[in-house]
Amino acid sequence: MHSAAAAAAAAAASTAPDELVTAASPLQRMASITNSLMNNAALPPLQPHPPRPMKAVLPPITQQQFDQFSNLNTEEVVRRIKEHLSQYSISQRLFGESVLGLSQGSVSDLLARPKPWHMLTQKGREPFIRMKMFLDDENAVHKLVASQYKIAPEKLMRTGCYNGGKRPGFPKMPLKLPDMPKSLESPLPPAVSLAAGGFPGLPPAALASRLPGMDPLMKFGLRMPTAGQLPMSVYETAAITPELDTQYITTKIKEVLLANNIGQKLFGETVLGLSQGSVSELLSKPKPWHLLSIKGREPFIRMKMWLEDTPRNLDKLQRIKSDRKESSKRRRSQMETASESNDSSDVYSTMSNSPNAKKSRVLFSDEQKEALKLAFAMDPYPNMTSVEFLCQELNLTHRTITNWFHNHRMRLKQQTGAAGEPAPYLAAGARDGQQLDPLQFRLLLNRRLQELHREKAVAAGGGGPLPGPLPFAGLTGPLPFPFLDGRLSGEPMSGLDLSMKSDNDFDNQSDDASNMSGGSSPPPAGSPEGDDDDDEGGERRQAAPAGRSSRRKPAAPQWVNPQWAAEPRRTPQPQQLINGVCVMQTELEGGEAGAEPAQPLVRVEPESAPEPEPELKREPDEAEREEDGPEPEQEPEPEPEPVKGEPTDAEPDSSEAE
DNA sequence: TTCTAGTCAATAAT
DNA sequence: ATTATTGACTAGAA
Repeated sequence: MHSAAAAAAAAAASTAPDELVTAASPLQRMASITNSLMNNAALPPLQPHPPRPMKAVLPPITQQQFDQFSNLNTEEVVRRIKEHLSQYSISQRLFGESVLGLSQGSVSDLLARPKPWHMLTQKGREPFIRMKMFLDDENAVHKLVASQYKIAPEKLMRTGCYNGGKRPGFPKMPLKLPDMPKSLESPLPPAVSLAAGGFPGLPPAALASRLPGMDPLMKFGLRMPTAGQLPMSVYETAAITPELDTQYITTKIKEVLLANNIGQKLFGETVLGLSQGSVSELLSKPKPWHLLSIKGREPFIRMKMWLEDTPRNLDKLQRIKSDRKESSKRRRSQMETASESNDSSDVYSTMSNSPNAKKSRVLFSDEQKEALKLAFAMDPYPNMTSVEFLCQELNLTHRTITNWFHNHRMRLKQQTGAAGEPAPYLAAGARDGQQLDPLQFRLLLNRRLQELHREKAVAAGGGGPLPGPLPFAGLTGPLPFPFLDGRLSGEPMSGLDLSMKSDNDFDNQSDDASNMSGGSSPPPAGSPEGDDDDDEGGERRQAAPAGRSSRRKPAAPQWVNPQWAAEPRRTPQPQQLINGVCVMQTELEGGEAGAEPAQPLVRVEPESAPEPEPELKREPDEAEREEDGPEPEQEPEPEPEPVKGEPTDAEPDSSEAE
């Protein structure tokens, strides 16, 4: 493993003297980080006393230092600090506590709204001076990064080994992908170090030499060594990876997995350190690179790296797969005979008597889902009052309601490719962010449920039987909606006969029975479809007041470069030049047309020393991929899913009814 | 505290 | 047996 790492270190040493820290390119910083990490690792293992006591003990800013910085451009300092933090995935908390002696909240505020120097008191200037010193000290970042791992080993564990939340050890062979620099952590890092090393011509030979098997160190099954140093790799790589075509990567991965009969579970656990479900989502709905946070990019980087040496990696997987199969088989047969052998797993079972009951997941009824979607449409960010109301109406806990809203917002955004604002899920005109009006809510919900039932009826009677005598057990009875009493607006819906729909449109509005937006529009920035429906004009009348106040705070996106959100898309160049390293990204799009496109290759440039900031450089945002395929809807409006005449309901109902 | 992102892990659906 | 969904949790940030 020295090969790569050593090379990197050497390279760093030779070409990255020290001097202009500020001007150091990411590559150089990378190299030096590697370097420092290596050194650290070589030294005595983590001591209980990290060289950094910090915490509240940071008051030493000497008068001299104050004098030294008689005038700082706070904005500039903050900008650079933010760059550093995001680049190396350093949390505000860590930075605040170890560098500034401030809490996360303070750091957030400081970074978000730095006051101009002249408006700061002596005390107020301290943090900025510390930041400035931090920026001026090249090693500071490195130390921080290194300490981050030492301080939070579980972080490494997390990516390092897949160990479900609970029981650590488990019979199901725990595979862990140590995330230390396995010699061939391949493509990315090496390329970088080479470039930095100033071996422009360093040919493929070097690269090739690494590939040849060997990565003896990274064997699965070893438990996190206490000295799990060299935490770099994926994180650092993530920090400097300019851009990856997530769509392409996932497509390729799916192809390979399918062709080789590898399941998501196996792949996820051994290669990505993720569960099957997560892998599924990742592969079927990859988010575009620019919308991913550093953390979120990790799996893609791992996949990319995995693809670099597909054959060998596949081999490894196959091996693991067969191993598993064998062991499970063995275990089974063994169990049959010797009932109680238990060797390892027993410890847990005995020591935990109650934890047995695995909590079952809450399942919402269709009605509840409808209600939630409606409420969401009326107000994606319900306040406490609204949530309380929903709790009552749906007989769900506050926690559950808020969770649902959180999840729904995120998932909706993800699927609409939403670039920015979470607001306009609804046709703007109508009911909007206002407080959720109970009456209106009930009215609309009632209407919605009726439609649903009608649809269901149709579906059920699809064959020949008429929907007439449908067992619409739904409303009134079993439904958890005690309200629905027709009143308000004189809706005659008490009887809920399926036919009433025809005349009940006193307000007009076409009931969208099934409208879905056929063409999705490019999501960027704007509100996606606007098909929404009904009630537009009608509802309005009721709560038409002019006061449109409370607009919730959507909270800023947390991806690496939020500025991109509003960025105009740039032309995608087939090849990018990053710090001298030319990365051919190959096309994208197209997807998997039989012969896969050329493999992305990396070649080293003669080093042109460009700027360190790729800045806005994004590909064409292939977001246009025709979605709609599998399941287009999800909007509160279009209701496609309920199509299966499922006799569910099974309303527990119990005792609500107030 | 609440929001965003990323996941987990129980269930559903294939 | 796999893959897709989705309620709940957990970090980090604001």
